[in-house]
Amino acid sequence: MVIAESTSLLTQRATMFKALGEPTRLRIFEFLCSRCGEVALDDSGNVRPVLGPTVGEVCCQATGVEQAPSTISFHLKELRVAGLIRMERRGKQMICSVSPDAVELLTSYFAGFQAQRRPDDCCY
Amino acid sequence: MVIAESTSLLTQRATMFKALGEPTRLRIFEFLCSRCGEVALDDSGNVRPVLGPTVGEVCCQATGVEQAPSTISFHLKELRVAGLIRMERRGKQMICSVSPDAVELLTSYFAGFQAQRRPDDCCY
DNA sequence: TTATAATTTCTACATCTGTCGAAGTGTTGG
DNA sequence: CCAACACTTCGACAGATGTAGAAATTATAA
Repeated sequence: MVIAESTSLLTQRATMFKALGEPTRLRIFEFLCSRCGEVALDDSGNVRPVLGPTVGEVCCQATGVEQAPSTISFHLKELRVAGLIRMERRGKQMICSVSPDAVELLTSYFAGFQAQRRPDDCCY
Repeated sequence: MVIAESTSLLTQRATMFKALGEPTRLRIFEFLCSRCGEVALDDSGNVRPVLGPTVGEVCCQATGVEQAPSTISFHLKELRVAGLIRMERRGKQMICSVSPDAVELLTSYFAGFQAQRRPDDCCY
């Protein structure tokens, strides 16, 4: 059913925007984006992609204000449920990274509106 | 001061996302985007840009569920304060339209992340 | 196994948000 | 002027949200 499908897609987008609509979460998201694609030299001197930050690192670095680990965990879950980030266990820690699919979805979402509007001003 | 500036920019973005993070408001925003750039023939048969929808039209068409005018007014204000839409009085009515600047800002925001990530998967 | 570390879940609570009806504001027409 | 119209603001309220500390979970190390 088309209506149901488009409704759920709208809900999905709303969930994403809602997740990004909280300053702490947006800071976390941007922090993860900035850490995405970094490289470093491994023991053999070869270039390797840097592993994403752990929850603890997000906790320390991404939030200007000190916030409790449980609070950061709450926000990370919101971002995860919204499909904006991924998390993967690495021993005792959890590694965080942005979801490329989500970034691509949002990019094309706004690019679509960008394309359909008139070059000059809008509507009047 | 760079920190203060970037903080306020982050807050500005968060406000935008927060505004879009509510299903009714997102529906309104997408409705206004879809009505942006429409043209019609005027009395002389010339092509003219269509005026944006009025608040009443948004109320009737953009929301699947019936919602009180005061509720729609509340949501329109949120979108307006976030800088996502504009409103202009036209006699008794208010004409709504999306803000091209906002759409452009958000487009380039995500396109920036898109550009900086690696073509393959992210972080591991 | 026990202890420790990293993170999550639970619980509680103050604050924020979405909603509507009623009252108020600005505009046009008679 | 007054009445009708389109919309906004106000007041109230149920429900959602962000927060932190305590308890639980998961994984390594001793």
